[in-house]
Amino acid sequence: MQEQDKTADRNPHIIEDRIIRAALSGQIAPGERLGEKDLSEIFNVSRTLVREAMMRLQARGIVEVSPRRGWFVIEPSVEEARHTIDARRALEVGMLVTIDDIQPAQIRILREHVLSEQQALASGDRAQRSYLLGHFHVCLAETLGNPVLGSLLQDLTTRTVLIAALYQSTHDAHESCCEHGQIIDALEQGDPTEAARLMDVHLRHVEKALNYRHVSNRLEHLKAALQAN
Amino acid sequence: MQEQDKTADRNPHIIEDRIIRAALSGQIAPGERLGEKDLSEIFNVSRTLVREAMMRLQARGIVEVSPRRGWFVIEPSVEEARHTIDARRALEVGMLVTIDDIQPAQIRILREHVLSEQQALASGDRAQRSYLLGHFHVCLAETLGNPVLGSLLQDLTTRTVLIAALYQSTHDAHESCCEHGQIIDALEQGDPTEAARLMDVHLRHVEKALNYRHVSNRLEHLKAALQAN
DNA sequence: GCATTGTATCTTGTATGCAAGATTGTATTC
DNA sequence: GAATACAATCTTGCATACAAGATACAATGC
Repeated sequence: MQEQDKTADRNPHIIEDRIIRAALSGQIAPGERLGEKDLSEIFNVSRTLVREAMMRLQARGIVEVSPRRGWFVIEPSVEEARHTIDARRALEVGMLVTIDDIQPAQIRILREHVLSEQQALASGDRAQRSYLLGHFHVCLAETLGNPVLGSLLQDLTTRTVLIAALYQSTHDAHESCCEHGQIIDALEQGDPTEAARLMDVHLRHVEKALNYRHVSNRLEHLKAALQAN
Repeated sequence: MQEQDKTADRNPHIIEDRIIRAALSGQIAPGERLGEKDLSEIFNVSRTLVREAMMRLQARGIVEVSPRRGWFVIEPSVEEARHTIDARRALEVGMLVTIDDIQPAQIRILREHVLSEQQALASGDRAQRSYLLGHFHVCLAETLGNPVLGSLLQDLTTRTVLIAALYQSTHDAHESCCEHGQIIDALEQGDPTEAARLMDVHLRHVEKALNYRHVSNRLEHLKAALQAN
């Protein structure tokens, strides 16, 4: 982790960026504790900078604080998970239906992104796979020319990845990747309405997995297990 | 400002909340400087807490920092303004088209909100008027049952109020209030598609009322003036 | 008068110290 | 042995001290 020191210097947002990327990559689990002291040692800075990064991540809905106990990566309840996915649906569907035109250059960028997704799928790099499948939505917003939407979607996508009940199998990942391709197809054919419909379906597939609630929250899991017996 | 001490105690988010509310009320102008020392005296806390609040507001896109110069309320460029309003349109239109049903109790809450807006209009309380007209959109999202959307809209709406102040919006408050009522009418009649269309129109009115030529940013204004000559 | 240099001051950037709640483990008491 | 009390430890909460860049202004030199 010493290689960080060079790049970390002089970038006050490096801590958040790393945490977001790790979460998107599935390398940080929901409910995971992020101790100020641990992070300050990892990034070789004082607790002050760690704390400031945590404040920003808190405002972005990625971490929560339990007073005098510690910082924890969010562990959305099923209800919160639905709200997050619903918000994404509203945002992404709204984004697609309000497109007026799209350039071939934009299509190319999106195609390349899906190509990377396919490569990650083929190579078996699960972290890269998880990251790219989530990042597609950010890429879409930014390619369509709206960084505000991109930034909102980065946070919502990260929160979606952190929904514990949504374990993504390799099969699901393939399906997601295909659906990304179909959305681009619709955009290329100048049919944003169809693209929006496909996005709606895509997100419903994600949400559907919530119905088979398996509770990975340790406390909830224990409670459920004990109530069952 | 001493009355704050009682309510401020034990609420770590009071600083941000007050700043957001002041911005929504039009009492804080875009570009306004928010000095850490000033705020720490106003809220009677150390700079640490002020800074932490600033970090959260920064992540929410309400303030920016100029290194070793100070914190400033955002002054969105024309392009950023467009992106913000476009993001709102996507979010709010998407939110309305994905409604499946709405209860009379929800309609009642929204009607009461518009009633408050009308009272503020009649009373001539400009701060309250500005606040309520912006807060309607947050209220709508929350009434529809999605606090995630509500929170996103609070930030986007705050930014929109700042944009309107920056570009000397000529938007008529009465008209806004009427349009809010019409959106509720459509919802009450079980026609979310029409509600979404009205929301689209509403936000287009907001954007249309902006005078993108009027740049109240001092530097930009100067630059534009000198280039023109 | 004008430019420049230096200096005082103001601002944020960062680290550190201490307070205080939360947790864990141990000893004590019955 | 079980429950309770207590102490050691770990964590964040908050304030403060100092560093260092930015700014404004006065002094200086020409």
